[in-house]
Amino acid sequence: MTETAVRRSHFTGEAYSARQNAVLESALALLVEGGERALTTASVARAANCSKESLYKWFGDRDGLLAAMITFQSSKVRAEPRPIGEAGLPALRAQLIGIAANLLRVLAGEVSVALNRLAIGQARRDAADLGHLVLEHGRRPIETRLSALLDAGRDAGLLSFDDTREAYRTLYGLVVRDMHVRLLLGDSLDEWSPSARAEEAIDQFLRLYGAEETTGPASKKAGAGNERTG
Amino acid sequence: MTETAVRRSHFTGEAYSARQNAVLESALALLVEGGERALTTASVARAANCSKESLYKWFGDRDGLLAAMITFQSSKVRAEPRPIGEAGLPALRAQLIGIAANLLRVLAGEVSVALNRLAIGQARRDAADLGHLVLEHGRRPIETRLSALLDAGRDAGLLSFDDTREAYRTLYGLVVRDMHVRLLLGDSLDEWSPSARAEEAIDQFLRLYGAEETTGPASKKAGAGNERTG
DNA sequence: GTGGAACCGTACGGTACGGTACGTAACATT
DNA sequence: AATGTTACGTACCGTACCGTACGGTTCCAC
Repeated sequence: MTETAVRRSHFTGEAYSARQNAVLESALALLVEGGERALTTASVARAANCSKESLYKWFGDRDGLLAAMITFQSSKVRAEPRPIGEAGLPALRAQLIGIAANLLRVLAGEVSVALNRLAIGQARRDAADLGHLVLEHGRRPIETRLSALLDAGRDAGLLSFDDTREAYRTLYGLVVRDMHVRLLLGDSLDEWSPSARAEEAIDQFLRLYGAEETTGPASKKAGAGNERTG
Repeated sequence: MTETAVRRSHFTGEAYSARQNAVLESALALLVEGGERALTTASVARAANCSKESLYKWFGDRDGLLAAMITFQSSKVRAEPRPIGEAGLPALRAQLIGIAANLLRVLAGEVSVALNRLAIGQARRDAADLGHLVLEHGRRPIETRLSALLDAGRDAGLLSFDDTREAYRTLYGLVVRDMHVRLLLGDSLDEWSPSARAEEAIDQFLRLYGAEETTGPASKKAGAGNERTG
């Protein structure tokens, strides 16, 4: 019963009606506030001022509602037209920093954390429908965008790597580190600057993957991370 | 009611009896197989051939059982006496690679993944008892061990950094990347070599944080990642 | 105005689970 | 042997939730 609901809302990529969007918004707020346990059909109906019957009519199932919440949220985060930057290492660096900071802000967002917790908590050893949905709608867009940028940098002679996917993953690791899992586990990151973190990470990445001639940003010391940015 | 049980089993760090260990082992197997939903008190009692009354007598609560599972698993993973290595960059590199590979193997383990899923799924916006327990028993030991090694490397003039925690986090990011979250979300990492990944990550780390005189392992290209490791 | 469709609010059935109680068997202690 | 302890197995209770059904209301078409 789970598979059908998830698959249906996955393939029918059409957006939902305004009323349904409002219901999904209420459900997201409820999830952020109280976690999965607070996301009962009754509570969603009460919070959204709709009937349970409508919920089942629109989303088919509780799992269908969860899947709809994921796709709905990802559809909100999308957009952001890629500004095809002018060439040059500074421009590339600035674009990478921008995307990295954006990635950090998205990952640290309350709704994103709540949805990732939901998908992870629901995942089993064999099948993890919501997990795959999160990976596909949440991660893949950023990966394609970053990979395209990396390829462009390589084509321009600014970066040097063989496997784009490997380079992307290293970049991701340098930017995100263990922040995501810590957030998911409930660790609070008090005062923390995504843009500063993105800048440091991108500079480290450029030191690793920058073309030999233009070897990253001067000879900045590696351990120059400011204490207040932690 | 949750807090008391968790806190009790958290502070009384003593190990459990052999029978209780067997019960916890059964519970872990059950969790690995079917996720949190399969971890009902009745199913645990049935799988472990014990009574529900004994469960509640030993662990106080269902949450107490969950907390006990985490501490029990971490107590198993511990051990591994640190071999205080001889000095020199190759020795440091080898030790770092060993710890990194061990970290990867632990994180990718079925039980670890299941417990992290459990703690993350249970985490709420405000309080995440199990999450903190996982962070404290699972992550902190590795962090202290790695940090001590990094400090030793700096004292020996092999590494260069100001903030040990920052260096550790960068190392962690280079080693783990997004592997952990992907695993938690249900992505399957088919054929994947922890030791190879650890070696690449440590070499990248040494290129970033190695002292200037001995700048890491030769001038190995950064993009040398093998395709099949993805 | 009238019929119908969509939807809200609530109530209901069925089920599953957490937690407790009770009877009984095995084992240790004296 | 008598007795107390521990723990197993099962039965039981209360509750919470999913999914459905039903009456009432609003809105639109004609």
